[in-house]
Amino acid sequence: MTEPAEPRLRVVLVEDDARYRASLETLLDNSPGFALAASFGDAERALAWFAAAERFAFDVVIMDVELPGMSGIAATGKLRERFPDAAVAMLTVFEEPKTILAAICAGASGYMLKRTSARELLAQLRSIADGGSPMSAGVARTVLELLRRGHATPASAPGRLDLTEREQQVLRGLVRGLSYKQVADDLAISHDTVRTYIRTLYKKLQVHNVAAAVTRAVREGLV
Amino acid sequence: MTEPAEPRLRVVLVEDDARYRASLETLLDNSPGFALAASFGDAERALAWFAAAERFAFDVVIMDVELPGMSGIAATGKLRERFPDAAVAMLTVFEEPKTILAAICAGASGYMLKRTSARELLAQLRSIADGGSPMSAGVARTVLELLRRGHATPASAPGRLDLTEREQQVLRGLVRGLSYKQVADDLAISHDTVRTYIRTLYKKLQVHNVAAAVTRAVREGLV
DNA sequence: GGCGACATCGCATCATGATGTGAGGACGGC
DNA sequence: GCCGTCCTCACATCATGATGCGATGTCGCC
Repeated sequence: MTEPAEPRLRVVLVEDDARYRASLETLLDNSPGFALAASFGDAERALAWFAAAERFAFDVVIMDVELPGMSGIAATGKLRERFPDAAVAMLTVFEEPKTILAAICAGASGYMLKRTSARELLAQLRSIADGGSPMSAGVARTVLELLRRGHATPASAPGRLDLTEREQQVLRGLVRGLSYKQVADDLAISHDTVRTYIRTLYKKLQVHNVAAAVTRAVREGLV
Repeated sequence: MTEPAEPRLRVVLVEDDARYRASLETLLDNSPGFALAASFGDAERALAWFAAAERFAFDVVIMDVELPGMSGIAATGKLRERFPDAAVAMLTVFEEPKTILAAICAGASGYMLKRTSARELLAQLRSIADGGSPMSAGVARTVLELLRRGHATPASAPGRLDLTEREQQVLRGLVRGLSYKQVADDLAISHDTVRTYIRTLYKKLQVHNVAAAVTRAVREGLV
């Protein structure tokens, strides 16, 4: 009944080391669930491609930090001017706080190390595409350290509301800006079922439209 | 009873939900490589134990955020006054930015969600004890967002998009969950004018519906 | 004295969302 | 076996949103 619409993750690769790039290309080509959308050895050509591309042409970008000419960090900034919600995974051998911070501020969603195993790397790509932000343990620690230094604010706790697994998935879809239909396709369920979830969602969140639901979801980290 | 070498990770548990605590105790007791050092239902008794404890008596602390009386966050702060290098894993159902930030500032090394699987949880405990900082995908995302906002972007700035005064007002209305009509009334302008603003807003934000617009607005603090 | 950016309004059209009502199957607890 | 919750789907209807095309008036500006 349902057409075999492959939910393959289309990856754009920007990496100057030819050998490393080739190995990543091979990995992506041979990993079920992944597809190489494009591959570049420098930021300039990659940006040219992005300038002409549609948002639907790729799901996630692997960006090397150390590139000849324009750096991967600068390129990420440029890329996100055009596609503000693009998922970018920085790939590097360095773990320096300054570099990490710059990458994050430029809009990187994940910060992966080149020594990461292939299996782990694919998992992290998935995670990034799903809105997560995978980081290696060391990077995570650095990030927390930076955050601690920069901020200093106390907090409070609210009341809880438990959303069903499905409800959460639907909410996540809305937060991503999907329409009912897209959410339905995404979860492989009926259009009407999505409506049903949204109804109960609205009751639980005490709202009457997507906007308010999304606001609560994002502000309170419900998803 | 007393073995010569002890490679087991000794865990102190602070969790008020008796059932959940019991299940964690069971998990730790039955997982090779882990050992329950102590277990408490509230922060006060836990702190009393820590006050009398030696640093080598435990390796990592699992701290629930929502505790009766003193919160897990406050307790973490106290604990780290005595043991500044103690590894604390916050455990919670919430992913609110404020809570996360407070926990991190209090000295938490990891931020785990209660819905995490047992297997994953043990891996994260190991990671924390090893100096890592495991975070769930959603938490990681929030952390990066906080970091971006706090550290006034150095090198490459994330493409500044300047919204008009009116556009911002309209966006704020949407974030509040108002309908076009309500926004119009609120700003004392015509329904059609609101539409016009939203059109340009969508172009600037590169989205095609309220949900996505609101997500960007809230996440990036545009309003 | 036209040019560009902003704020304002109107109309039209098609797509999507909001809500009501109803209902069947799966599963776990009592 | 019955009850409650969750997941699933359908049909109906009205309200609202998404987008395209245009238009007027005010500023500040070179």
